[in-house]
Amino acid sequence: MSEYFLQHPLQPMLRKLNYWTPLDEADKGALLALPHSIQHIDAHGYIVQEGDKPTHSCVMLSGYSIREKVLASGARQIVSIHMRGDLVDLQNSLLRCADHSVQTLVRSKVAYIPREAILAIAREHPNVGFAMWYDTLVDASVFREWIANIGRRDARTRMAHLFCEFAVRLRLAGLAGGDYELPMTQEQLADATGMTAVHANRTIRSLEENGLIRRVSSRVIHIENWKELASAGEFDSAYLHLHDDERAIA
Amino acid sequence: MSEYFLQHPLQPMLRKLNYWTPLDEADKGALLALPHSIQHIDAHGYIVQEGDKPTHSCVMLSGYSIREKVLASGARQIVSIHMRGDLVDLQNSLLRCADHSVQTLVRSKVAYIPREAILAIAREHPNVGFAMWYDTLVDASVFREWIANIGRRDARTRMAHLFCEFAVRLRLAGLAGGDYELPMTQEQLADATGMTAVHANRTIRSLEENGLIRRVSSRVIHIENWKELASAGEFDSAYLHLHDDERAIA
DNA sequence: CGGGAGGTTGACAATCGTCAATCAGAGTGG
DNA sequence: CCACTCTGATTGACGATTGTCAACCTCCCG
Repeated sequence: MSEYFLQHPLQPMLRKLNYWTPLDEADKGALLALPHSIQHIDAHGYIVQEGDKPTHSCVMLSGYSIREKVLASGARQIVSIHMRGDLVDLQNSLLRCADHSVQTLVRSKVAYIPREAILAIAREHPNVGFAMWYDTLVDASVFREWIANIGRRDARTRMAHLFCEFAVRLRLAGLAGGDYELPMTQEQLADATGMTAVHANRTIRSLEENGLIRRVSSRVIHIENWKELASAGEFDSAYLHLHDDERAIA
Repeated sequence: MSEYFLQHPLQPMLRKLNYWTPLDEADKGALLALPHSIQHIDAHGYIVQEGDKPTHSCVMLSGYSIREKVLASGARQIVSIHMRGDLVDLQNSLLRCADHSVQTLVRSKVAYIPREAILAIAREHPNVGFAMWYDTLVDASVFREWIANIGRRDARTRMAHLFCEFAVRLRLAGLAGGDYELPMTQEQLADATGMTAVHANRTIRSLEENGLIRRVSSRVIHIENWKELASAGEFDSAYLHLHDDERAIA
């Protein structure tokens, strides 16, 4: 049974929801029995576009994606980054009209689940419903931290903070040890931190020259000195609402 | 019966939840029967403080409050503004550990509802549970807009956008026509838009000198030219997820 | 080998922050 | 009624961070 669970495509989502709030066997069975269609999406493909009226929610099974808003001026702001197990589109599908786009960073595998199936499982399995609600509450907490990050920290601190958040979340998803893949261009990092690509470049180099990080290759970052990086980024993982044992690592 | 509803202190919350998703009579009855204690809090009082482990959720009955984060550097960032009917603290109470503070702007009346009662009504009345979930989804949407606002718009646009959001939300809550009270100091407006108080002052004057707004008194704003203000603020109310008929007004 | 995307760099400009002084208005006590 | 005080608003001079523009470089890939 547990082997079956491990291999089930929706297992990463189950793992995450069960992390937020304990689910019983019936809850887990219902989750894995959710109707879904698995699809591969190329790099830079849209999972949802602003203005869409999506009929399905989407779970990341592999790869990475970002949520972004494009302003009237044409400027782009990335509002969050997502990885395996993330429910990347409860937001848009439940609110009916997408207020932002979700785009893959690399070729990714995703599962689409009908909106009605989400609503039904939330109704019939209150634990699952609460876990999903909890997930959106944590999402909101991360958004708040980003508001503070962008609004009140300078470029260097912002960038260090982003690197820290990504490292902790990757580790939590079981995706990284010391080095980690961060498949974003400097322009995308700039869009996530509210600065220009040129300034992002200077900021990242500054972190590297000070020995906080090392760029192993164009898209792989190694954290040389976690303590200093966390300090430079004023990073406190409280806003991720992890359990106490994982907080110790961060 | 309807008179009773109108006078019930939790009526503003019911109104808002019923706006998000239709509730039946049993749902409404259960909502108004929620155990709660009503309290008056002085201006600048804390409803919750970062780090608290609140046992109650809080609904605004009158007055205004803000959610804020204080960074390691001591800088403050306001992440949202709240008014009558807003569920200002589902976030903190359900996540157990407060990742931000909630502070009143003026003397306010609030209702505290035990966390367990919230969980119970969500479980027993799925419609109510979904409406509250929906409310946090909309909260998250507003956070996303703020990230984009602060990250990618200049000071003048940011401030105009904030004034627009506030005007629309006040009207929706039935609290304002043309003029409206905005009981925030320029320092607080600066903390909400990620700038300094001095720059906020210059930005607001610029909006006033261009005839977009007029300051009737120190805390009352009159929108002289909604169309120009909305345009200056790149304001599109889609992210508030209002019904189509209210969107027309905005 | 050519083309293209993304990274790097420098010079310069604009926005925004800092500091410090002054002003206006509300509340308070004599 | 009048100082007195405090908070918040206003203003100017100056400096720092960040943006803009434009060039060039360096991979990677077909």
